[in-house]
Amino acid sequence: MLHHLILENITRHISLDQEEINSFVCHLKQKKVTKKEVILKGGQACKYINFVHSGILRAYYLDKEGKQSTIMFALTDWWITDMFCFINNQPAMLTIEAVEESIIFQLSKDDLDSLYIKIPKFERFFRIIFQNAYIREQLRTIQNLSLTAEERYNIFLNKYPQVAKQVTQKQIASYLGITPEFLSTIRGGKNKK
Amino acid sequence: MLHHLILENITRHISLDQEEINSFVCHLKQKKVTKKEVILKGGQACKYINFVHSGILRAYYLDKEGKQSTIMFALTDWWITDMFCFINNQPAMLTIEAVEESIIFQLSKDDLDSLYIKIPKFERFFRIIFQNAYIREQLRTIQNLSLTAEERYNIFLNKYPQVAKQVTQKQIASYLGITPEFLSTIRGGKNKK
DNA sequence: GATCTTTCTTAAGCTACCTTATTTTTTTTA
DNA sequence: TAAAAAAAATAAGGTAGCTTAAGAAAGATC
Repeated sequence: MLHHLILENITRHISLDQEEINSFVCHLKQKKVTKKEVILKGGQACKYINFVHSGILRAYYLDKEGKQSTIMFALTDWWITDMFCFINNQPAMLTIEAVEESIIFQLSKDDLDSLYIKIPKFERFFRIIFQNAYIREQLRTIQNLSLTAEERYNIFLNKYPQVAKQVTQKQIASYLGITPEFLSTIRGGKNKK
Repeated sequence: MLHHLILENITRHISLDQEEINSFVCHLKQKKVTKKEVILKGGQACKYINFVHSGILRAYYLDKEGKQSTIMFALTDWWITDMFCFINNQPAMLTIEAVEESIIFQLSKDDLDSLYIKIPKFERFFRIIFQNAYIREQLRTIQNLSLTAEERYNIFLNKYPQVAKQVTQKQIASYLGITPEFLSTIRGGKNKK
């Protein structure tokens, strides 16, 4: 049973008895994905919210010119989906793929909706999850507006050292909103002075 | 009684009986603020989450060089606070001020926490509020990463026509992450060709 | 209703970051 | 383990957006 991690993630915020655990767990779809496997493709229906049990996933937006903008990385213990499209049953704007071989648990929109009704404590749980996600995203906005690329890169390295080790610089650059060439220049220290 | 708007805002997502309404309303502090009045100053304790009954507020980050970055505008029917500092009882990073004379309702952290316990439906309500806030903020991140200033300006005009009418261009520029001079250039159409 | 302050515009010179291209290094795959 | 593919580094030239500054317009204040 691989459920211990996701249950620990949840019981960090709410407590569940055995029966509630069972009725939650039975909705989970476990999935093993290989490196570079795409679990959601832009344009498709976004049916699931995903919990990363192990490995690392990446969500990105692909524009008309083919440029990728990385919206988030999710490693062990994180939740990830195209939230707008998941909630509103719209075709996905984002693509989500595995950076490394990963194990995830998927929960469908319908199952989540019925979970909210059957076990209202999940409202609290996801209220906290969304609250944190909002705060993180807002902080990122502040940094995007007020800092240089080099400052944002250094903050990224400090905040997500594990991610920095596991993903390519091209992917980090697309998270920071700069080209890989310019990130390389920053790393070389050549843009100082 | 000015509570009809805030109650309507809430009952759009959850239903409340009269007793619940009463026990919610009694926690609200009504406040009238004048144009340019600051309701939260960077560094201070952020005690309240604010509902805008009328008027328009603006939250911004002020960096060491004195540059403002506007995080959000909140007009009638919106909720606004420095969420990170409100939730974590930290000194505020943001400053919130009234753009125009406004009437707001304030709810303290302690009152909100007890409300979650007393009326768990509020977990659902704020789960939805945060969910929407997160989605909005993430969409903004995508746009910040992938679009030019001019494209972001046009989207802003379409998305928030009312805000565009009520705030200065300097404030819009600081929301878009550009200088007022450059926004003026964009508006003049001089940067095309 | 005149003065003071702030906002907006315009313009010239500048810089952070982009584009394109080439080479080197690392990773993937047969 | 060799070949192919992808990532990273380096460099030259280009552009979106910044800085500084000065004048015009609009708002605030007495």
